[in-house]
Amino acid sequence: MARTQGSHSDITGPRVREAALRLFATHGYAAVSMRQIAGEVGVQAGALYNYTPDKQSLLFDLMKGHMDDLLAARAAEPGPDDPLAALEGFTRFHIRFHHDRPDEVFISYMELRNLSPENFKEIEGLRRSYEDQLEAILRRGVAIGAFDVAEPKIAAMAVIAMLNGVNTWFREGGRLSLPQIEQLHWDMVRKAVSAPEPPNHG
Amino acid sequence: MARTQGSHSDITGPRVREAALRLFATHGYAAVSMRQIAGEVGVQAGALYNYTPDKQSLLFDLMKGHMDDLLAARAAEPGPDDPLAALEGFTRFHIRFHHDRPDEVFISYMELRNLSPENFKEIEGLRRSYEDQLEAILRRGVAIGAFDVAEPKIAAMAVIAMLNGVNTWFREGGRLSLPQIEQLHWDMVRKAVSAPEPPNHG
DNA sequence: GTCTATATTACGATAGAC
DNA sequence: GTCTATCGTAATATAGAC
Repeated sequence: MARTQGSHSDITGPRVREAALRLFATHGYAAVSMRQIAGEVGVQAGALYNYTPDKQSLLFDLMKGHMDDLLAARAAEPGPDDPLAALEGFTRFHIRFHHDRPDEVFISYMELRNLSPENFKEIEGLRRSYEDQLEAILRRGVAIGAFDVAEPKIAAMAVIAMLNGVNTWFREGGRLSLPQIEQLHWDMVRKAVSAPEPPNHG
Repeated sequence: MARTQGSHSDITGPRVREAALRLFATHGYAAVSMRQIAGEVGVQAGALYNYTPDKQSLLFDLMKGHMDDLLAARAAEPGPDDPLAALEGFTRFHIRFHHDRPDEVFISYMELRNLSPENFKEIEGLRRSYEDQLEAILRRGVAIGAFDVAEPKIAAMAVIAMLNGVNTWFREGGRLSLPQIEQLHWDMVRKAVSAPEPPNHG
């Protein structure tokens, strides 16, 4: 039953992270004060330091958690041998995963410059390893002649940039549903990297 | 010859804007103080208020100037009747124009949330009118059967997102030159929106 | 684990001398 | 047009009571 008065570490900790996530995403890391975060949680500012050594760690932990989630979810996806099927899987996974966590996605690319140099290096490494997975798919497709891509690294960054765009404007309840957006983007990605069909000799 | 001592309005004003631009782009609007800007210019903080009523106006003026430059430069470009040529022109213009002013581009999409509501509305309107130009090109191409695009508005946002990606990673002196990047992106854009070639009947 | 209180520093903006 | 000085406020972080 009831715990010792004022002992809430098991629920306050997550609430601090949630409040920081939402406030950082809305106003930006630099514009949010520890007092604001504390106010959202319902404690005084000093109490936050039971859960984080400082504001910087709060930001880093959110971004690190997001990147870890991304790579773990990606690793749990099926990885078809066929490069075209693999590219479709990557495209649809990327759109869905990022759509499901707009705040985490937003701070993870908007607040990179507010990370300390060491923290930046770590996040950047994780982001890079995600990009490399797409590049590898493209290289496999080029190798078997399914894709026509002169520079797989450039194409990987271009595809990810295009897919990231969805998060900046898509809102539930609009004219098009997320599955429709997903299909439209897969059509564009597929065409952008595919080799032309061999001409019909009819 | 020499002007009155301390009278530098004709050079200090632009220097304030330049310092603010670079500092906002590097550290973010919220993380930059008026004292920092003044330090870069070589004056005391109070002197800045001879050139801007407040910090917010400094940000807005930079973004407004950038959007005006963008639309003016775009208006000065040739506008071919052929949709494919028009799309190529837009693609190459976009990459070059944005490459030439990385700081302006960076703050113009990173600092949108730090604009006051009225200022945001104005900048958003200008950005929208730029996007509309690409959408119009796509619609014309669809009308004559040159493009296969189910949703021109979605495609326009996707293309711009892809092209904007270049600014986040391209640095002079790397393995590929900007003209090469431009060509690679034009190849992808063209393929992503183009109707398939009619089959050869040989 | 949370509180109150505070140390220390910095912020945006203004006033008035020169 | 720029300076020094300052007003009023708020920042991060810590100390010590409970």
